[in-house]
Amino acid sequence: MDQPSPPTRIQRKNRGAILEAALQVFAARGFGGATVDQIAAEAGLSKPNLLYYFPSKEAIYSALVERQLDTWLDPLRALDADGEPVEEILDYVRRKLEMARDYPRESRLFANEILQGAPQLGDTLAGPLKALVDEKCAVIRDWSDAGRIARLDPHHLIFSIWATTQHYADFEVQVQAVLGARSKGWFADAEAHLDRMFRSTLQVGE
Amino acid sequence: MDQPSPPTRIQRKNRGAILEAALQVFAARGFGGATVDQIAAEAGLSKPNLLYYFPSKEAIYSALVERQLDTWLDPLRALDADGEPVEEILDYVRRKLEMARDYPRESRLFANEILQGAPQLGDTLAGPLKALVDEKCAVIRDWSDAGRIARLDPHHLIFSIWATTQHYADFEVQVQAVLGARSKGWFADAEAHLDRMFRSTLQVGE
DNA sequence: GTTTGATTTGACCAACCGGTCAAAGCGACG
DNA sequence: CGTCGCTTTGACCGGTTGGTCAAATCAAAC
Repeated sequence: MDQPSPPTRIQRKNRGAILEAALQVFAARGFGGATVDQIAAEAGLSKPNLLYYFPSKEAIYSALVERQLDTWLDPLRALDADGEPVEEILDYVRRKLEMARDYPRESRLFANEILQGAPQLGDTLAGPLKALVDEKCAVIRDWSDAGRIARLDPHHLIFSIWATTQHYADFEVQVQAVLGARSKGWFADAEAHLDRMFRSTLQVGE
Repeated sequence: MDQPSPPTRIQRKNRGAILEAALQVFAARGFGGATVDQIAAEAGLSKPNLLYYFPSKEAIYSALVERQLDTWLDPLRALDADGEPVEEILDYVRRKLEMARDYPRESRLFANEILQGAPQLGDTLAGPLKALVDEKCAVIRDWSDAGRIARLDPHHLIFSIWATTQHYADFEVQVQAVLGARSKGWFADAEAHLDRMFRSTLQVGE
């Protein structure tokens, strides 16, 4: 019917630049603390020009958050019920930690959104997110029941994985402040620590 | 010399009400997203009246953050080098989890501050906070060297404890969304899970 | 090179922001 | 009662905010 006409080259470029700039600003200042002018400046556009591509500040934020949700969930989707239980979960930990290292702004954007009560993707949390988590929790429970990993609460295990990995992105300044000079190499140490911790947690007891 | 005269009863009451209201608003919206009017309304005061007790929005925020820093660090201070290693650390986990349950707004206030790069207490992180953490890490390392707990990286162990416990306060809406109906009793399950996880992590191997 | 639609901009707006101030209200104490 | 200092407030200020709009510019197709 009303195909809204395909985006031109310039449209794609500018929309991309705006989302990139908005990610930078929103992640650093939060929604309330960010201004349209800052985003426009970061994107190299004038404010009215930016508002030619997105109808409002909230629309930019919304598009950004929605777009990143899949990326955020991909590592969990990759958890394979047919794989080797311990390695599957440890791989998940590693992928999440890599995301914290490689995409800290995306992680902080999410952290900000959730911290403020998830005004944008509140429904998405209780819907698709919960569905995916429950599905993977069932897999973990099966592994647990089969005696292939220790008996534990799958939901809280996933919470622990989310928390420990994202911590390095969301609270990066604290991590750097505490580790001091040798903060450059935190990733390898964190990876080793989390691998040990979750491995011993998953190990079937006695 | 210039004793600034003791605060009256009304001063104490209103300053307290303002800090309480500011905690509510700052924790929910962040510094940038909060407005003085919101805080004043929450405290039951007019805006000029509020600014009669605090010189600026930043001063309120500053007072609030500084005041809560000690509370935040108390559980770590209580870690006793002369106690039984595993139980000392698990007690620490439990105290932090209780704080997440009983003082979620304080936790979110901190999370917001750190997320945005710790503009207020950046120096405090690299100073007193790092000093305390390093001190306790030395204790943990000694326990480790003595073979009383497993060999692990003390700093990253503490990061994991912070992350997993505060997660329940900072990302409460996500936890509730994922757990769904039975989210009321998350505390007991979380406590059991974290106890199991950190216990097996600390256990001396083979 | 002209036309046509997509793009960009300067000027502008109402609402809101943090903060000020003079004046009014209030309560304790003589 | 009166008064004196603490408390409260309405009116107001300059600056910034998100957003609009008409006009100017640009680019591509003819």
